[in-house]
Amino acid sequence: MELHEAKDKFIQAWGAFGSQWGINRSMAQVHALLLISPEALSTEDVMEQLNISRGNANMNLRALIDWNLVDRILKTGERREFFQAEKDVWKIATHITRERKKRELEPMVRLLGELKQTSGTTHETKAFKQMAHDLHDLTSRIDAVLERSTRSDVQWFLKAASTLLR
Amino acid sequence: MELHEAKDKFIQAWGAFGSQWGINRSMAQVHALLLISPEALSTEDVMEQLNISRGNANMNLRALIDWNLVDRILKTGERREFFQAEKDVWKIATHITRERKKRELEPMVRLLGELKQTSGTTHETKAFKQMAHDLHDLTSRIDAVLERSTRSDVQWFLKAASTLLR
DNA sequence: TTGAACTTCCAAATAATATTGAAAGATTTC
DNA sequence: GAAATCTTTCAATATTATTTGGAAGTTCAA
Repeated sequence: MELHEAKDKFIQAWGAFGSQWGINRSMAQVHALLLISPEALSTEDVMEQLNISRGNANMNLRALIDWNLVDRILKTGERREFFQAEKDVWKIATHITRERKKRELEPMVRLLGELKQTSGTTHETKAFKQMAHDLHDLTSRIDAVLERSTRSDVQWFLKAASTLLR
Repeated sequence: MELHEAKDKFIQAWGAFGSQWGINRSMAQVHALLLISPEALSTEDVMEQLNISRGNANMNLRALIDWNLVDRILKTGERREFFQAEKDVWKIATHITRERKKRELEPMVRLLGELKQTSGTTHETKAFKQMAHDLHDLTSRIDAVLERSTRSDVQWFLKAASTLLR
């Protein structure tokens, strides 16, 4: 496969993949583009290569910086800002995991913790409390596992273990 | 908190949570409703309780059955079908994981496997191939971990280990 | 075979989300 | 300090996803 075609496929696929996971298509595409660019790109570069507007490019670049997936680069003698993606896939996975854990999982755990204390003793209430309890238990465990496995001081271990278990 | 309020909060939250994860709001809400219903519900029940149309209720019930999260129940002497959610949260998590793995992760692994063989030796091509390779490696590993941890014959072990590690 | 009771399908309507582009805001240079 | 260059904002617009509701399909009992 030729580079041009492969690049395009990758960007499209990453965009589609992202939108299945609640990340908007453009944000995922900008990320894909930066992931495979050996050099940092300017806003203009991103606009051109993906055919998107300035506003869109800007908004998504900022969002990626917010997620710690992209760094702003200042080149000496250049007025413009450049953008470069984190290239270490373990770090990428860690950052995405931690961000989503914080934004989505933690609030859910908190809510379930409250809900499992609902008052009442009817058949219906009991079923509800049981489910809230079980889900709270499950989500807390998942939260704990993710917390441990994304702590930077255990990354080296996971990487190693994963290789050994191959 | 009263049951009515708690139920409502749960359904809304599960719906919002779902839509952040690429599952449409109604499907997640129907699932939430069934999760906390001690008895199996009919299509009419779902329509009424969630204020959604027949078509919508039907479509999402079918989708949930497809995902193995809901079972069709036939009551003797009743013409209608009833629907009941799987209540074991470990099974729920397993079914969701396997389904998404199959639908989303596996195709991505396959694509990356192809892309990492792109031809060329330029600076740009090398960066591309490197990233495709690394991502392929990462996603395959994740796939392997999920495959093992959702095999029904190791569920008992995970459940036990998770309790010990609490 | 008919009709009642359901389920499913699908085109049109609606709602939610993402994108554009022009204008305003910053920052740097001369 | 004002022109040039770049970034950010946001209301309008476009796109995409979801939902509706009526029509067609299915199943079953009599």
